[in-house]
Amino acid sequence: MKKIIVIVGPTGVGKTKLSVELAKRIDAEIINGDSVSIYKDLNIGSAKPTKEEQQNIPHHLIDWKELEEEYSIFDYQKDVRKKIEEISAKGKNIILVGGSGLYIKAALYNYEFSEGTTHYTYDEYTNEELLQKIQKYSLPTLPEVGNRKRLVRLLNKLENEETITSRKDECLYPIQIIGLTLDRETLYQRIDERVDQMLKNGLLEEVQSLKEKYKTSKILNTAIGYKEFYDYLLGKKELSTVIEEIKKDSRHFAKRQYTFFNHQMPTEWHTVNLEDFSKTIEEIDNSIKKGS
RNA sequence: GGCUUCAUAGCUCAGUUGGUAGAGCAAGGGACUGAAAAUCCCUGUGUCGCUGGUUCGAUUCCCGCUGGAGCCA
Repeated sequence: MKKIIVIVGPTGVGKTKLSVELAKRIDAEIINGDSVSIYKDLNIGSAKPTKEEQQNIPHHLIDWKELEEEYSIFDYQKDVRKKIEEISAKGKNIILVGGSGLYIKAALYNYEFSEGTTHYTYDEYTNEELLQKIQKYSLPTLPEVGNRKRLVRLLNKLENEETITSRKDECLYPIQIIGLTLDRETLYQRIDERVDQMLKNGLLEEVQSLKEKYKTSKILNTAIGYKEFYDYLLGKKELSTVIEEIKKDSRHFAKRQYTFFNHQMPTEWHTVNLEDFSKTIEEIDNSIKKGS
């Protein structure tokens, strides 16, 4: 099987552009590794590549699900693996690109999820009590006491005897992980500019129409670039505040992305050449050829 | 011009009855197996505006100065 090229990096660094240019060079199809671009209708705020930007390179798992549909990493893992098979069968290369670290890791590594899952919320227990229950299973690592969401999920798994995969990461495919990066200051500046541009491109209008259409969409209340508008639409917040919050949330997100890609995967970092992006592409292309 | 008041971390501000200080936000670091653009954890030395005085000791009290805010002329 051909090596899968994985492109990761913080939000706003230029992964989309790189993936398309690279795809043209190595005759590849692109699989989206971004948890938000999976959804239809989230276009501007998700920074989803437009048809034009896609430049006729086949893009998979983008505009893939309706906003109200329940979709999780479990589904994503299955979908990606199927796409990998399909594209491989055609003899084409695969570029998996995105900023959702866990999605990408679960797709490529030995993460196991069981069909059908329980959502018991354990409302009658405190976090401390949940942790105590979990401790009885003597796992190698435990979530923080304050992290109720993960305590609940873990206990659900344990009590339903779902597979708890050994914590040893094992990659299931031949891969090369390319991380695209910029110095922090420049990245933050670019994030700010991109958010301003999103507003000019009609982000507010996009959010308004989606809110009317999908009153209770989970993703609209969690995705950066969308969730921040909640109070604004209720008339409780200024637009300028919303914009600052989107920028701030994006910065925080970028920081977490670095932590994930630095520690959870063998990422090979390449700094974007701002004067001449073609040099960056050249450098990465060479690295891919050398590595194979 | 007179009076009052404020000046402390990158920002907004607490506080020290005189023994050189701490929250929130920002920022940085970290965790990560079904909401992951989620969720959570860790990290606080800063001429306490400047100058002089009182004091064993001043960011704290006092004089003056500078800058901001308010009131009166």
